Amino acid sequence: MGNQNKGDVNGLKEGIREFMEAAPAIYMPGLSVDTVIFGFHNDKLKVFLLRFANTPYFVLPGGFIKKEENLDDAALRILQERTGLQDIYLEQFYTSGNTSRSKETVAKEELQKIIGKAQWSNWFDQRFVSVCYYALIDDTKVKPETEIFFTEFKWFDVNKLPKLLYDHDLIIKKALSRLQSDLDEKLVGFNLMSETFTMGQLQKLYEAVHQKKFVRTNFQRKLLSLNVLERLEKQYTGKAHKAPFLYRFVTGNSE
Amino acid sequence: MGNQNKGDVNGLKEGIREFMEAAPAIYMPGLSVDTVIFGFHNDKLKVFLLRFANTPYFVLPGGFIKKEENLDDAALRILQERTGLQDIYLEQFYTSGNTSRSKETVAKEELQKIIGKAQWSNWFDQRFVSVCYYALIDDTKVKPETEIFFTEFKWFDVNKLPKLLYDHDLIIKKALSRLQSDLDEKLVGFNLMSETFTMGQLQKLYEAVHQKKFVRTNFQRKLLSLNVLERLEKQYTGKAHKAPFLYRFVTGNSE
DNA sequence: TTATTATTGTATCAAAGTGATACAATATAG
DNA sequence: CTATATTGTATCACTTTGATACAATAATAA
Repeated sequence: MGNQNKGDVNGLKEGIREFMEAAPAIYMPGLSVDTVIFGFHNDKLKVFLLRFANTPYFVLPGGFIKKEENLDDAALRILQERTGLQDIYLEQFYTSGNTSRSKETVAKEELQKIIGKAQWSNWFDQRFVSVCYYALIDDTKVKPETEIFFTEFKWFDVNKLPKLLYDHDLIIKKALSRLQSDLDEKLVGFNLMSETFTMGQLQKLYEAVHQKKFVRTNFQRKLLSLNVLERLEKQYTGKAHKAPFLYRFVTGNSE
Repeated sequence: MGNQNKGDVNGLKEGIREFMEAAPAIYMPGLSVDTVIFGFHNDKLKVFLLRFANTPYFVLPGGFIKKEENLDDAALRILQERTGLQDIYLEQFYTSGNTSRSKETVAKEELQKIIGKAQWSNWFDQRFVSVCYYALIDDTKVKPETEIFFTEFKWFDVNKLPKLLYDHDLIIKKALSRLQSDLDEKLVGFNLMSETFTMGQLQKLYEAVHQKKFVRTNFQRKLLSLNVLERLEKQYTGKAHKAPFLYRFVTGNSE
């Protein structure tokens, strides 16, 4: 909340100027990637967001697409830069290209404040079309990294989001909606959990994604009937009740 | 199939040169829109394609995005230019951005043949990312238009497609897959039919989209149970059997 | 006028899927 | 050894779905 000290601002300013000079040669003009990174902790579905400079606004992690880089590769690269993870489940779900979104003033004014209006280049001023991906990560393994424009990162409950810049709130809504379908149709939920889990934990995940409760016994029956869960040993937690089985998701369905 | 006469080639050449000179000022660099236009005739699901110059290859109707134009508006504009229709059901479903697709040689060589290698500009040589939409049209109302690069248009059965350039075959596959989901979840099929229709015609549409047969009586039960069909008068076709009812799709669901 | 034919609309039955509830099994605490 | 909390399975009613039967009917042919 407090102001940054002079040194930080100058460092940021220098970094941005450097980036802007190099960008047109390296990146596709007017094209970016935004990623909605989902995680699951404390029985809640979370989204990973970055605070934009000194504002109270947050944005999705994103980046630019290199001139000879596949879209999927760009998304993966940006994610790896942020999370340090290698294998990430990624799904392209939407491309956002309304001109109004580029007219967002808060971000521009803040950037201009940092680097000075005179230095303002065409790069950030141009209209951007953003290809959006969602990512599912087992966030017990993630080590987030900050980047030049955004110095704070934070996980937010998917239905307690902060103020967001551009149309990033809409993008998150669309991402969630797509995740809900994919959870049932492609069983992608396992990417949000650790290798083994109990039926109770799995149910909490489904409830967090679908934003509604399921009847425990019916949920168990349904998921077991899919024949994608391998039952492992029991998990003894020390609690005074029956110990639940652990499960693992099996891919190569042995039919 | 035959060669074009000298006059045509020169006209094309002039048109292309004109376009290439104007394009960088008007359009987003490296960004295009491709549209998969679905129609339904003779009980078959059809896709609208354009023959590329003098080659045996076809491509999806597409175009470029203006510098201050919304993505959806660009898609709609391109569709209206091609079909002459005003109200078109449009759905964005994928953005194609592998670098390999831009390395397609057939199209480039053919273009160079027409306009001359020396005249080759950066515009067509740059890498393109394409935002893909599918469109559903009642093709009894469509009056297709040719355009500068593509002089022949044709409807193709969705599973008897010709050779396609770039990754347009993949894009059509993805479009079909998305249409299949949307047909059930969003009931978009009515955009492919005329205002009124019989249950039999509707079933043919569903069979064409899902590429499988349905049991007539169960199909009827299912669609009537959705409460989105208004039963109108009977349709007397002059055939020696019971006349089927006509139906209309009702939007404002009176609950 | 009446039987015939092709097709449409509805009913029915069995099988599968789903929501709600009951109950037995069991790991630890006292 | 009993109490407690939670887990795993079974069961019942209800809905949905697949398959089949059958009555209704518009035109044709006898």
